[in-house]
Amino acid sequence: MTADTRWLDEDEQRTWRAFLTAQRLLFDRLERQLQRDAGLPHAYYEILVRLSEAPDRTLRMSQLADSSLSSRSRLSHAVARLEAAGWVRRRACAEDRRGAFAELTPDGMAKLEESAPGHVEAVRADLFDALDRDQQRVLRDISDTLIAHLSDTAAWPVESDTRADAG
Amino acid sequence: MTADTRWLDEDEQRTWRAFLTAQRLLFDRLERQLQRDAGLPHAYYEILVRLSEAPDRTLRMSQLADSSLSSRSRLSHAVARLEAAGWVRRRACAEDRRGAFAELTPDGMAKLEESAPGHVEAVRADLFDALDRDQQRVLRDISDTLIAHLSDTAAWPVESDTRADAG
DNA sequence: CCTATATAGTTGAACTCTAAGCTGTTGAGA
DNA sequence: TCTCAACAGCTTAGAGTTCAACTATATAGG
Repeated sequence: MTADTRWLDEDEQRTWRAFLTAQRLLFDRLERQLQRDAGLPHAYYEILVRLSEAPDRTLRMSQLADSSLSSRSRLSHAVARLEAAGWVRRRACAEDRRGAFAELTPDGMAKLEESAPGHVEAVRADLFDALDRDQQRVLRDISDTLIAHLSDTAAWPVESDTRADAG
Repeated sequence: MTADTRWLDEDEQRTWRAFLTAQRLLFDRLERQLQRDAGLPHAYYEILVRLSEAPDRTLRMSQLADSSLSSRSRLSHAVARLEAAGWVRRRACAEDRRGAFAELTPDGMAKLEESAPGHVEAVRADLFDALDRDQQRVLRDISDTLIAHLSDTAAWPVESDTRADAG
């Protein structure tokens, strides 16, 4: 593959590096805010959020993994820790005995309600306060475009797509 | 603090979640591409890139940390591994004996040249191929805005900034 | 000169993440 | 019914990151 690399031109290079830098500065910051104020990584916070929005504050592990963009493995570890903290409880699944439910406990809900204001404030201060309405609109547009693109596209080049010509 | 939380409205909420999702899909993917094809985390790849662009392919550890958006600690660990692999070499600093230089070795340069095409192709396929010229332009604009904003703003609320009014 | 403080970089422990493999369950087809 | 692939979730091992503490050197003030 990659007989001829489609290198980035000057302009694309700058765009890419700017995006990379902005993204890192922003998410490092939010990560640290949550870790400092709530003692939680953002991935764990998001698990609590998704559970809080689910019917009965309960989701199957797989659904929770999908909705929080976690791998199965990562979710297992995460829920183990959240369960030890008393914020989430695992329940057996009657219909499918392989399965398991994760349920947000009242303590978990309290934890979330206590952590949310600081986090939301950080998102607003670090992201929204910097962007005007137009920029926000396009950011959403770009994000939606990317989500569609990345959901459609296989994560890595499919073997059978290896052609002789550079197409 | 946060007497009154400035919650996100419906629209902002959607924008934020879309951005979060897009960003995660994209960077998880690039991370995996590099790990799979080059056996390197993106952070390590970036260290090689920065060194490759420096005069004499050499930088002080601190400069390298700053330019690659790494913490000092992370960089120490990273360079230790890169050095063990033979891709980077540490050199003493004569002017400031606390300091150290990191230098990209020929092997390191070769490693980078071997890894770059696949990575660049992934960036193009996953990001640029999805966005039209206008979106690319605004993405750069937004990124630059964010970088300026986040560089100006203290990472966390300064104590002395706690005022009685919501000002 | 001497002390205090700041800076450069490293280290170790605790934690998170990923990848691979494992257990047990389900469901389709022979 | 039996078999076997697919699936749900967990576990293990190894690697990366962070935080706090530490070493060593540099610099400023008295």
